[in-house]
Amino acid sequence: MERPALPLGSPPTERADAVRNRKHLLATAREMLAEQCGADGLTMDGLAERAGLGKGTVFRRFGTRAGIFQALLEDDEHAFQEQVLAGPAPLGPGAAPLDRLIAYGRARVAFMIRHRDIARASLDGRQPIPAGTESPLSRTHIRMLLGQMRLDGADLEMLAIQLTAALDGPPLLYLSASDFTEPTGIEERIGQAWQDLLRRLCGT
Amino acid sequence: MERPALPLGSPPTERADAVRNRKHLLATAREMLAEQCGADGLTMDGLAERAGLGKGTVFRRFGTRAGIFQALLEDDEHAFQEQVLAGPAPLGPGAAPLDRLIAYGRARVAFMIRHRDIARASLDGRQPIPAGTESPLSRTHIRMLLGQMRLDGADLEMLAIQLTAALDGPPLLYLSASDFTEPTGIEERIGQAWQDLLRRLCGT
DNA sequence: ATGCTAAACGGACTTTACCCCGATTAATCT
DNA sequence: AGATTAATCGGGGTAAAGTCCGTTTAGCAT
Repeated sequence: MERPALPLGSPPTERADAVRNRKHLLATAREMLAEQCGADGLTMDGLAERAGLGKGTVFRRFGTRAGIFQALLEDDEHAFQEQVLAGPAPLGPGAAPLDRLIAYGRARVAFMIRHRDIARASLDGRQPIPAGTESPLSRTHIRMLLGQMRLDGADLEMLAIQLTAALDGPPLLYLSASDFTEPTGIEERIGQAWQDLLRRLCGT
Repeated sequence: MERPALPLGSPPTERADAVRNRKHLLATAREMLAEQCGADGLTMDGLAERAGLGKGTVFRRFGTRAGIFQALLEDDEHAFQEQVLAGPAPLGPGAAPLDRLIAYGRARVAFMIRHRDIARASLDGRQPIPAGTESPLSRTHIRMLLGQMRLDGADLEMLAIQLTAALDGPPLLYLSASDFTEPTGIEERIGQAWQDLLRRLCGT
């Protein structure tokens, strides 16, 4: 009756086998994705069997099919976030807030494009809570940088959400697969538009 | 071998019974949603049975479960769009582009909040093409208004996509259900943030 | 009207996500 | 170390999504 409710380890302590199994399942899932080239074809039964575990275990760990992809994405996001928090400027600390924000957007777009399949597969219209983790990291970071900029009298919380959506939305929802296969340099184009958007936001 | 490929009627002509059945299915779906208060609990079998049609027909018409919600949303969007195209200013024509854009955003946010359940249920991580119709109307309208504003040297196409995402994203992906049940006036808050965002974009 | 053809219909069939609960095992306390 | 407890594991079971193909029917041409 005295749970810290702090995000150190989800429950007070997570059992060792549980941790081991989760990692093993994620690794197996990556293998299957790499081999079968696509998120379809990754079934819960197939994953369980290949990992040598029971189906119940898979569902206990991830709750839902989309949950697996959310976990995969969260995992990669973690590595990405380290670059942002401790990497070289302008992405990492040391540059002016606006420059960091521009650099962050470009990096995030690249990340989203690279993980487009997983990110899309992590969407699940049945979960009432939107993806739970749908970029709280991104949103928090943007929020922090906005706080360091001189934006008088703006609702920074909401602005951060809107900018997060402006970053993730295009690759995730509004651009079709063909936009990325064509040799259009779509990544650079989104990045440039992001930069323009921010420049205007800050008054040139 | 000479299909216009124009969006007049999806295929050259759609058979009358097909049209009738689609409308009937959509109406039945709305009934079920209203009665059961929620998108869950709307099953393909249930819908087919209640509509007095075969399951194959349902899938032929909508392709997938999410397809039904996409169709419902598109339907409502159509009615909404008429208000935008022919309604009173500032939402309808007659006002300055910026004012119209601000008004449009507020209306769109209200629309998304009102249709939040359906919109979320229309998300499907398995369809490679993102929702096919995920707000081409919205995006097109925003694009048009941007074209009427003096925004020198911006990628208006991409900016329109980003702004569309900034509108739809928050209610759809980034705000949890509790944010809307709490008496926080979230709609007004998003609308205000949208207005601020645009004001800054245009240099006050 | 009548025949032709392509499209729509229907419902049985297969696959897959997700649930449940008895068996098992890791962590803790004495 | 050994017992206790609470969480995890396992895999069979259910229901719903999505597929297939033989049958029916609308639209068109003669």
